Formats: sequence, structure tokens, C-alpha cells
Amino acid sequence: MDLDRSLVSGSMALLVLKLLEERDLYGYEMMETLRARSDDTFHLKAGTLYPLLHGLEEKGLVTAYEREAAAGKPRRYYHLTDQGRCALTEKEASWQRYARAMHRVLKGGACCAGA
Amino acid sequence: MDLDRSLVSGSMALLVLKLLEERDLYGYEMMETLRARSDDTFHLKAGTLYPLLHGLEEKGLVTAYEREAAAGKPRRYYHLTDQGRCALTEKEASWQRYARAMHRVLKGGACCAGA
DNA sequence: CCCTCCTATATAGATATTCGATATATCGGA
DNA sequence: TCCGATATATCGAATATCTATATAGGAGGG
Repeated sequence: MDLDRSLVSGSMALLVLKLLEERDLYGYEMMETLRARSDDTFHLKAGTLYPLLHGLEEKGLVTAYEREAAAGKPRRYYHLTDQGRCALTEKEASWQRYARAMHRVLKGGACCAGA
Repeated sequence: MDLDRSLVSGSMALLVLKLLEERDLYGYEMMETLRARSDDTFHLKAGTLYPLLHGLEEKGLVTAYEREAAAGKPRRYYHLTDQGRCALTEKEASWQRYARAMHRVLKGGACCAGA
């Protein structure tokens, strides 16, 4: 499942890149934003997010910079690179294709089921 | 990602159950049907399908029976049980929920981005 | 006749994604 | 002072899927 492997299982990467399209964010913020935006459907965990971000950075899809917060630990912000923007476009297209195919299969069956 | 783990990564199980909702099928047939139905998007591999079918059988979601073909090896047909039908309904609902959440996140960003 | 491809099922090992648990550090409230 | 929230990080485990390989019969070409 070429498409599946890197996309649907890896949908977290797509979601993170999508969030960064709008503005720079730090990790913790992403978790909350994603939860809110998805109406509490996506619960991205810290143990998933941080390794993912490091991976994206290695691939050059995002860059990172640190900034002190008013209180607490300094925050590590992530910024989408041009390459990241490109990858995002591709991943979005793949998702659309995947979702459409799912829809076609799920709709095709049931009652009358033309085949 | 509770939802994600068992559903989106496990979307193959959903697809297989969906195909069996219509009529009994044997493994090889499923691969071809799925490919055709999804407009060549899903390429379910033998090494994925057969272990998956065994798993579904163990869980009681499908039953299997063998039947000779006109030629070649005998075919192992799979039939959806009531329990399987129930699981299918649940998985379909979960998929809808997931797809909707994805749509919300992917749509929410971009230009105007209300938040 | 042999070799390869297509049908058909099956298993083992590899890879990737995500989670749970754990660790660190700072701040505010009970 | 101890706990919870913020904030980042890493490791081991679970799971899904893939690739490669094996078996087996039939059809077609060299």
C-alpha cells in the first residue's frame, strides 16, 4: 500500500505540516491546536510529535528556532520551509486521492450494489 | 491516536469487511475487486491480505469455507458473520469521523484561516 | 519439454508509525 | 511542599503493512 504507508499511517506528518502552513508553532501548541481543530478527534501525543518534528527537520521540511516564553521552559518554534510546503502539497493531494478511493469503495457496496 | 491506530492504519480490514458485505469472496478476488473499485488506488498485497483474513477469522468476524475452482487450486471463500457486520458498521463510523476531522484541519488553514 | 506467467494461498522477516512510560525543568496554586 | 500544567525529549513496545519466498496447478511460448 504505497499510498497508505506513507500517508494514512503517516497522516500526523501531514497534519503538522498543515498547521505550520499558517504560522510558526511550537510542539506543545501543535498538540492543542490539532485537538481543537479536529474537534477532539486527533490526540497527538508528545511521544509521537517530538520525534516526528526531529524527522521533519532532518528532511529539511521545517527549521527550528528557540524562543524564551514569558514563563517556563523556552519554546522551540518550527517554521515551514519551501521544501516543506512542497511536501505538504503532495501529501494533501495523496490524502484526497486516498479519501476519494475509500469513499468509492464504501459507497459501492451496501444494498443495490451495482458492482 | 486511538482512532488512528486501529482504524486508519487498519483501513484494510474495513475495506475487506466492506467487500464481504455484498457477497462471499476468496482472497485473490478481493485484491482485484479492491483495486478495481478504488480506481487502482489500493494495491492490497497477498502478504498483507492473507494474514489479515486469518486474523478476522480468529476474531469471529468472518468464517471460511473451501470450494474447488474449475481449474487451479481450490479457493478459500470468506463469509461475513453477524459479528463482522457489527464491526463493519463501527469501523465505517470511525472512518467517517476520522475523514471529517482531517477535512476540518486541512480546510481550516491556508489563507483566511479563521482558526 | 521446459520455462515463465497467471491464478491462489501461505509464512517469515523487515520497516515504519504511533503509543505508553519515563525523564528533565519551571512555574503557580493548594 | 507536593502536585499539576507547561514544555521538550528519548526509549521500548505494539501494530500494520511490505518484500521476499514457498507451494501448487494450468496455460502459452520457445
